[in-house]
Amino acid sequence: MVAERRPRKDATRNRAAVLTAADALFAQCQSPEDVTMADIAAAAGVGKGTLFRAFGDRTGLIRTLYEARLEPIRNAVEEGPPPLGPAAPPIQRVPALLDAVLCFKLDNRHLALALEGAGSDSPYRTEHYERWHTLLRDLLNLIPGLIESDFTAHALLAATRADLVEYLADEKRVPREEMREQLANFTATILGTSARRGVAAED
Amino acid sequence: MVAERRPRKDATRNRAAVLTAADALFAQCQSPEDVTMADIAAAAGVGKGTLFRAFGDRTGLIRTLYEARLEPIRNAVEEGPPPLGPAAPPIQRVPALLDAVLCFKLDNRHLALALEGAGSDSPYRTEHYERWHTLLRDLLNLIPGLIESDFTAHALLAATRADLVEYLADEKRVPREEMREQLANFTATILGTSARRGVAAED
DNA sequence: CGTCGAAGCGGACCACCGGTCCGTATCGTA
DNA sequence: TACGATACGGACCGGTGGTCCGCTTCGACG
Repeated sequence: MVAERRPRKDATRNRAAVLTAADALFAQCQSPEDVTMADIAAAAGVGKGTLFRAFGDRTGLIRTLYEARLEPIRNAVEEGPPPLGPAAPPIQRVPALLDAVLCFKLDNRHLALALEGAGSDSPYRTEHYERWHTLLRDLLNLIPGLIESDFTAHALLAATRADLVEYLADEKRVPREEMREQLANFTATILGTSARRGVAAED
Repeated sequence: MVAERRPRKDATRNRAAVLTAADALFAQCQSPEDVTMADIAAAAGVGKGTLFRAFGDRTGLIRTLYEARLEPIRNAVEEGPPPLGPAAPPIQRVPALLDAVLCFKLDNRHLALALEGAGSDSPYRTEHYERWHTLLRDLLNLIPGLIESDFTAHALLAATRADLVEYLADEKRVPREEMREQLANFTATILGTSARRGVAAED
């Protein structure tokens, strides 16, 4: 009945400090695992208790960070201009969407890695995966000639898994643009817009 | 110079006991994380030290188990009859291979999950992933009209990731046969052997 | 079969991590 | 200024992977 009580000033300040510190730490370290909660608390200049009260647990913190970073893209997808936005025809929007996801994972490897490899929780049982998947599936459904959009959507998203992206970028030294093009071609093949075989696909 | 000294009898016996016990425990429990090393040692009737001397660390144990289970399939692929074996034409062998991988992951969810989600170590920097990937890539290269076999091979394998498979099977209740067919159709689309669009693809 | 060095054993022990708890400090309001 | 509610922080806890070392067992050799 009563309105939500506004949080205290120091609480919000600390919350922001923690997010900033955590972001920096994750960006610096190789493996997300060697950033401990204590490290983050120390870097933010707060106690560990504060950390857990603000975000619940480790996963909560990481997810908050992740979704903050994701928000611009989410906006661009939900209400931005084509080819990402809703006005774009599916045949263009699907590749644009996957490209956006890929770029996001490239730019935020550490976070994505931390979230997807967060031990116990499957990356699939998260709200934002559900969102991406549903959107993608619905778009695929609008493209004539495609079947099993549900599984296809999963498979396409699987091609942008954070650890795969990290492996290709860091270990195999695949340049960013090359990777984007490979994913684009892969997507095109599935959508039937591929130029392979040298026949059809034009005019 | 000297030949490798053969391990003592009790050592090999214990090693086997540990593998058996670990296999059983992983099969029983939901999440691989709630099988601890101490649990395994206790179930096998040995001390924890034995466990670590035999396998190095947790990942080593799991990998040993995993590869033991994988061996039949590996054999079938390397020297078995078509469509899995080397005699099969690539256009048939690729789908057969992916189907085999999928079935393996379905049958050994717990192990695959334990290995792929083994925290620090990327599932991509393992020897057996390299094997699967190389084989698949080379096969794709033999199929005319396909480009970027390297990335495509990664993407196809990503569609059989253990956590995705587990999610679809356990959470979404997708029946085994349905999943196999979905993957088969997905593969067919990429290989250009798909029947979608109702045109071509026959005769 | 008895001896004896070495390989193997086991479980107490360690470092460390995520997460909790509660006495204390701070905020915001009257 | 006074005071209740809110938030703070770091000592503390349970539990995990991994180590260590005194003791046991193996098996080769005489």
